[in-house]
Amino acid sequence: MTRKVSESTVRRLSQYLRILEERMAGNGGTLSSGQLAEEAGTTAAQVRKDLSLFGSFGKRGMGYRVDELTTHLRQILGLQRVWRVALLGAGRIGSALFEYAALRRRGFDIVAVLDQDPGKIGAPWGGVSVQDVADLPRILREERVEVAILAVPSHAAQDLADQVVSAGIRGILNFAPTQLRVPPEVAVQDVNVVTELESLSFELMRSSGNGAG
Amino acid sequence: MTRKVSESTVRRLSQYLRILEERMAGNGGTLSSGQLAEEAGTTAAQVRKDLSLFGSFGKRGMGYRVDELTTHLRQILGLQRVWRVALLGAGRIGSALFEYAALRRRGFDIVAVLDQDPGKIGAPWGGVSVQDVADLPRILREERVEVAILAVPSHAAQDLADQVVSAGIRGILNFAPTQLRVPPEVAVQDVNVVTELESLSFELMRSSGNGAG
DNA sequence: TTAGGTTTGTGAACGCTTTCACAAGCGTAG
DNA sequence: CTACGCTTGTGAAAGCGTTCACAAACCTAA
Repeated sequence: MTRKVSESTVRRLSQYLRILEERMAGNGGTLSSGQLAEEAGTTAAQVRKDLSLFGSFGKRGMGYRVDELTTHLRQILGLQRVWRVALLGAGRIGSALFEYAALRRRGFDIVAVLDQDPGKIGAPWGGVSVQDVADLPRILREERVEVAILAVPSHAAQDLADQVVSAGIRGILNFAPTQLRVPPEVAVQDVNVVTELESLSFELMRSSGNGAG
Repeated sequence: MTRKVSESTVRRLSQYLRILEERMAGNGGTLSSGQLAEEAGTTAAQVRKDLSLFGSFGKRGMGYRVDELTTHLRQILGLQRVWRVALLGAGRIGSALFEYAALRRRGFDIVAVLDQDPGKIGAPWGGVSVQDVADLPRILREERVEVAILAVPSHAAQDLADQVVSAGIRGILNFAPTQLRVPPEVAVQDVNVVTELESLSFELMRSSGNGAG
């Protein structure tokens, strides 16, 4: 095994799954690659190619059964289990993420919240309370954390990344605008709102001629 | 003109700019493509290729002057002006974004905050107060808004997108987990935390063998 | 002024991703 | 059972983005 699957394919699979889950409410039913593509903003061929990397899930002439494909995609993406997540940083972003019900619904369970601010430590957050980041190694171990979300200021991000890597965590979702240095076996996904806005800015300059001056 | 510039190139340019601005504090100085690549997590050839799409900004044997390249990148990305931004949705994500000082510092000025909840309308947010989303067309016009940030629930996102497009906005930063339908001249950037986590999940399954069962 | 060391800018090669195009397969209707 | 319409799965082709490799250019030192 160990096929080569591109990052963009994985992102599309996540979209397909979201679309299928919206359909699930209604009934089983089926969906063709064309319909799925339409909703996901891609092409039918792309949908079929993406899925074909993992198996044959459709029926010719009929399309894909919503319930079946949902199960397969969950399996492929590793979502048939619950991931134990630690949230590092109890600021505004951390708060927004903690309250974001879709995470838990999708199988990402925030089992610990850590911060450095004595004013925040001990504060009750939902079922858990904010703990001291100084106890990070112990907490990650005891809570059997598998994924860390870094929602801390830039200057603290690399140090914390080193710590969570030392603690054996192999997946990091990074909100700090910094290129983290991690060993190759650790997966990092960055979320950078400034970069997104700057991409928009670039596009807008392009289309509306450049109004520099 | 109108060269073909890939999305990934634009994202890297944004990274280069961030790195350069961190260096700016110190002095002018210079940076080679190798050093820039090292910090941005890419290759020297990639850096040079990215920049070469827009001109020749370096000196052979010397590298790039930090101050000069900073100016060029700002110009290229359309950041020598202030973008007037409306924030749609005064929930937790909206709040986190509003408080995120880096946005204004980078030239994205949130000039209006809109929500649908009567309990929030009128609340003072920094210099502005939350306004009724029912007045969206008037507000976008009067505030000369150019970019909209959608930080609202999924089910409201498409309707609001239609409204901002009708109001002439050509750039949308979308936090709702939904594929927005917009005319081709409108640029959309999506931020989807669930997709990022699912990509991590996929990676983790890959490396640590699949523990399905 | 010249030699040497360094780094850019860029065509060409390479590899990956997307699109194309069609045979194979499935269900339905008669 | 047969004919028909539709949709998948997939090699092949096309299109893009990244990497390679090197001539051209620049600074420094002597």
